[in-house]
Amino acid sequence: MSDNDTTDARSDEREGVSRDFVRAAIEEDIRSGRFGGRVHTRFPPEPNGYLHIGHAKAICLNFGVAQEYGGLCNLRFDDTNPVKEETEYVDGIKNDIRWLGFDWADREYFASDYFEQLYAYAEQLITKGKAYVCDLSPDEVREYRGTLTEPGRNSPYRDRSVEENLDLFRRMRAGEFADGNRTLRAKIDMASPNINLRDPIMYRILHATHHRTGDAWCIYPMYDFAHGQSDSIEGITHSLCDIEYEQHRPLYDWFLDELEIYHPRQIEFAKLFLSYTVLSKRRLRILVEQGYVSGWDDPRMPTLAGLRRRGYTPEAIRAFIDEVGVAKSNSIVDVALLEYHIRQDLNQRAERRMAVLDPLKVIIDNYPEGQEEKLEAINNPEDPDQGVRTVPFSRELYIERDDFREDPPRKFYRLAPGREVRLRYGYFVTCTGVDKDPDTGEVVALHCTYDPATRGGDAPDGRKVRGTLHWVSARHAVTAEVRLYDRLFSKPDPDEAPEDGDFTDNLNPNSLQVIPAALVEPALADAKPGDTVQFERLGYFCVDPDSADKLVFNRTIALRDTWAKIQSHMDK
RNA sequence: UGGGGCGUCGCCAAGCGGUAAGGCAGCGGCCUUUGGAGCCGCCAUUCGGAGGUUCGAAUCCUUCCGCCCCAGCCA
Repeated sequence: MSDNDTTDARSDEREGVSRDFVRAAIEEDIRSGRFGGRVHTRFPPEPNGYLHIGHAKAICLNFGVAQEYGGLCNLRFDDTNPVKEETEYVDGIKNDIRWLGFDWADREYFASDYFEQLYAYAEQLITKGKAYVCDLSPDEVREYRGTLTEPGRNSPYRDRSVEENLDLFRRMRAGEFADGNRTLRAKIDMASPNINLRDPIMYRILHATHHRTGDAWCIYPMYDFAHGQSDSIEGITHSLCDIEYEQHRPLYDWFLDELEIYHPRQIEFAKLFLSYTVLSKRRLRILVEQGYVSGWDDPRMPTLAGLRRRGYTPEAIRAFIDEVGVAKSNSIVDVALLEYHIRQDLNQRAERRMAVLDPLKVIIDNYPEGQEEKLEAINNPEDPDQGVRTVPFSRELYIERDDFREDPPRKFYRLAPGREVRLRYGYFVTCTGVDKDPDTGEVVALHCTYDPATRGGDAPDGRKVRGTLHWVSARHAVTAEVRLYDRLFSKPDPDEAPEDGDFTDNLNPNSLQVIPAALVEPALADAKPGDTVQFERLGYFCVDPDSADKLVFNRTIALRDTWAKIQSHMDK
């Protein structure tokens, strides 16, 4: 990746000051030579679902830190639970990480690659008298564990001999026992105030087919017994994880110490939450499976696949993550910050086009019938290198219905009877008449006159107009479907649900609005899926993969709308 | 009323004993052929509360309050 600009800029700004406590800790370790000055991280997703914006934080942190300190970052799939994991997800995850802009080269690993080694570690602990096979049922294990306020009791199987434990564990592996009948447990302390240390389960029996190891195993290591050792095997220096694992760290350290193997450092940071959305896999799955959205890549989803389809760029997401920072406090970041960054990015790169979502016909009465001309329009005022294009103009046009008011309110400076406005890159036009449906009274068309001297949009006499409208030539316009998206939930915290309801009660009923026949300028006729443009005065839109016989645009994000703000102030 | 973590502006977040960075949001103004963008200005006498130590505290001590996490053979 090439854009470490922001990072560099910051460290230049305040020399010697780390960006966050994680980097500060790593820098300290580099200084002290703790890991021989190495930095080696890993991003360890479980392949049981799609990555979302919350994962982007962990990805950017792990890969980012490695880049910044000249280290490496592994991609490791934490696939120790065969009943939840699928190959479909590992492909999706790899695709998303690459899209975000990170590269793990050939450093792609699976915890399942270590099953044999992990098994050997387990026997080692048994031999050392630090692990035992327990025959308690799941219910009994829970009962013996005690509660948050009461200590647990020792399992009656805790003092089996090493020989018996070894024999039983080997038979567990051999498949002699049914699921749930026995477990291998670490012998630590059933009275520990830290429940994770009350003889945690290391292995459980699971007669299930693993997406990679197939039926080779019927016992599988638990997260706590697999993660630290996997880090150790890979030579990881800094194992960065969620704050919830802070209370697992004593266990992480215990296994590594008892095994007397290379010992990485676990550092915990707070994960990211975003307002107006949910990020737990459980809830996202409900949205998908119960049809609230069209799939994991529905443009309203906070998944990387959804954001990508929505038109978010990796650069915007990285800039957002970068700005959110890394700390230890629970935080719900305002989506407005994400929205700010995508606007910021797209404003620089997206070419401008004109499109009318809710067309109102305009007839230029003094413009010769049958005449047409090509007007020059700038592709991107922010970037002259993007050049110009040509937009056809003719006697009949369409403008946005919103841009006309028969009885304009204060501060409305768009079109109204008798008023003159500019058609962007076109002419000044003045509204001279309104055609209405005799029955409904609805405005069906506007009559205007144009000033030929204002071609291109400037008046030689220097007169000014307040409003500039986007438009499209009726005869030349291309029809397209446009999908307008809004926040998926109507509450900043969707989990704040009514008494007897859940987060789905907070779904925003207007999160998707489909406009079947919007009109776009002809330059858009051969736009391809993934192309992003700004529809002038409306927002940023990208071409959806659904585009086949007709164009389909997704609105990534609307432009900031000062007029809407003015209106809401006037309503008060 | 077991343990762990966290509390600095509406939302994030710097700060690490020397007298509250920055971004987003918001509010004014300038500019403008996008009511976009850009530019300028404003926006915490105060750091969850209360005591204490100190010449000096968001930073140290005491105490209280609030929020989050842990009782999966999930990760």
